[in-house]
Amino acid sequence: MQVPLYQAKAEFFRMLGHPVRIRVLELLQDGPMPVRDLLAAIDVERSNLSQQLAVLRRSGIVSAVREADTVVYALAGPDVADLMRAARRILTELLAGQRDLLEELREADTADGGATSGRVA
Amino acid sequence: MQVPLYQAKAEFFRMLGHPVRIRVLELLQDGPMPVRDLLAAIDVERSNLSQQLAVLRRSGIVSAVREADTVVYALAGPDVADLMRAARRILTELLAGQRDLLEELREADTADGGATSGRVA
DNA sequence: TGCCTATGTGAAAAATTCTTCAATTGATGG
DNA sequence: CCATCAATTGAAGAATTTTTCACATAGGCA
Repeated sequence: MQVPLYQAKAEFFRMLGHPVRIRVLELLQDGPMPVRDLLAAIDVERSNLSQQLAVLRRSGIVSAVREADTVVYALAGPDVADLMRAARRILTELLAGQRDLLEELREADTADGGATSGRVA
Repeated sequence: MQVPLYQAKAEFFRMLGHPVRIRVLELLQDGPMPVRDLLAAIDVERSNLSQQLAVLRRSGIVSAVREADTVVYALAGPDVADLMRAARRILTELLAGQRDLLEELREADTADGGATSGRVA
């Protein structure tokens, strides 16, 4: 095997790159939760949720345990919250940046303001 | 517009989910770098690198400035390092987990050890 | 101007990921 | 054993992303 580290990282981020999977991880930050509740909270087809849960399970970021007639999911480690926080910080910056850019564009009805960081050529 | 936050997050992570893009971000953590150097460091076709740089630029996580006849890229914000660190922490856990599991499987030639967290049904 | 190097772009083909549906497994109660 | 509820699986088609190639653009220099 021996996957280069940067590829493992890429796979890891790709595993996070889906709205439903993000929501699941966020919900699980408040503690373990049965599929039933995830399903109620997320607005996704049952079967689709299962598929996304399978992706999370395969990566090992969550674990699943059967309890009587339901299956309960939980985060496999505590560090996920850190990651989400770091991501939120950057994302906030990026979105703020976009907002600024948008305003510049709006103001730039007259006189032609240059690009801030976007396209290069 | 008004994209739900969890979708913005998913898009953000997806933007990170490519080996070349990861390497670029890692390289840029040591400071700005011209395309030429990225190209020398990464083992990717010139044109493919351009495409991946375009993805990063569009998201706003890097900026590009023309200097004489080369284009120099830089991280747009300082927080990227945090994110990478958080990701590395989790990833380390996950990979360690896989190694453990692998060992269990290897040992389990005799007597059938139960699943640790993997498949559920 | 015309050529050269460095980089970017558009578009088609190839590869991957998502969604959806039917069928399946597991546990529980009759 | 059968019916039922909860959840998962496999597979096909739809949608998205990656890769690649030919061509475009920018700057520097003869």
